[in-house]
Amino acid sequence: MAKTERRSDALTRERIVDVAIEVLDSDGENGLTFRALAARLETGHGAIQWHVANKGELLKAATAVAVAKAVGETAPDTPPREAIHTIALGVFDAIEAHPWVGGQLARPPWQSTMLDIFEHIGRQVRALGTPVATHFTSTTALLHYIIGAGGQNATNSRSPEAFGDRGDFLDGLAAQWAELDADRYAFTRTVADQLRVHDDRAEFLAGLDLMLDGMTMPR
Amino acid sequence: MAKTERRSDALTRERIVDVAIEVLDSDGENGLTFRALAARLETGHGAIQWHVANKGELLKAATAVAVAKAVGETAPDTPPREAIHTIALGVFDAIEAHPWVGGQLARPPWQSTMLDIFEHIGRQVRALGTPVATHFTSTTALLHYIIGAGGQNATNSRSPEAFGDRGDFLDGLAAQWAELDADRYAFTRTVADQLRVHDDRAEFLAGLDLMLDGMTMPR
DNA sequence: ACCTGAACACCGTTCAAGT
DNA sequence: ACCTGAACACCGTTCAAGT
Repeated sequence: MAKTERRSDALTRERIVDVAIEVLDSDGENGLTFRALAARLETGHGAIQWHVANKGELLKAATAVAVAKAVGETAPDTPPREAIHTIALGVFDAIEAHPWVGGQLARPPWQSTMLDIFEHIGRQVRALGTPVATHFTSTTALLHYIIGAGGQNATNSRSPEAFGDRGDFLDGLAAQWAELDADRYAFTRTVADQLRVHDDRAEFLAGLDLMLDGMTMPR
Repeated sequence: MAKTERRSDALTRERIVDVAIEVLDSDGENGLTFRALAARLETGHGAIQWHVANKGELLKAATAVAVAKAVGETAPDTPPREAIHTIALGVFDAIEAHPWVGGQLARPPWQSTMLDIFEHIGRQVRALGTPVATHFTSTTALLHYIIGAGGQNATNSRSPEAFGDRGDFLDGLAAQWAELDADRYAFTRTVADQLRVHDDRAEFLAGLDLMLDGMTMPR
């Protein structure tokens, strides 16, 4: 299990991935270069590529580490809807903390990370007691929503426009919406106020509950 | 309105964007380079950048053109759920035809393209007769699902693994699922058969209907 | 106004050479 | 086994120079 290390700061695949996550968080996907990584790790870029073959592999490994915590076990007696909330918020928060994760999870080939999330959500879907024939559809739909909403939320909150005070940003955006063309944006204008006061995590859960309601409503 | 053109193949912003869409469709986002574009348009790459300042602007313009058709008007007497299906499938198909669109729509700043989709969906949400206070949440959730599911579906179907016969691909993947560890993937194994026979567009609409059911169920 | 192409400061990836 | 750094074939972007 333990490998012999000459120096405490020996170059390992694990250390490379950890630093890659730091770089991705601070500088984004384009900021992650083998040369930038080499500078932080005080080595040559070729050394890194001995441990990690290419950039795709590096992104995949970083995603797995960043999301791993989100899909931990939930207590066996947790009601299924509540358990789904926990898993979904775990993924949502992981993407919010590491916005580059959103784009990676969607990208094939499906890593084991994605399969783990699918499995955990699916177990709770089954626990809801819905017909077996609907399980695949329901689990897939939930996963699409969770990854999609999480990714879009994270990119929105990191946009240059959103930088600074959140209240100011939403006030400004809501004001823009309220002044849109009355005919062309007849609907959008009416929800400007709801945009102004909304909470991202609460909206995310409310959308999730719409799906859960649809799955469990009496037929 | 009409600008004087010396040659029929004069370099215009519109022509650049059209060719950019062709390149994006065939070679993906990384295949789109100013030099590749210049070769196709038989000009220098600098000429292109006189019309389009940078790559981001080019991607934004290409996305707007590729999605524009999807958000056309629906007949005024169409039942709202049916109208939402039409809009959603339009976006879904546009992303399937142009997979790079998925990543672009999610990226801020929200282009007018995204606002148009929001407006059209919102009008139908209002037509469903649900409480006004829920309109923003419902429309946002639908949009997150549509963009998210569309993007993930498109990247999945374009993955190297999925290249070739779709039946063979799903058979192979379902076989892998069925052979997963019985404890760790207890749920996933049971839906392998549902994965094998699923239809992407039907699944997409089924997921959408879960949300619509949740929005309209009696409380 | 529109186009050209050299120049610059980067990339990812490969690989002969070292230890 | 692990690391180094030169070399290669690219990028996006800038910009002086042309028409």
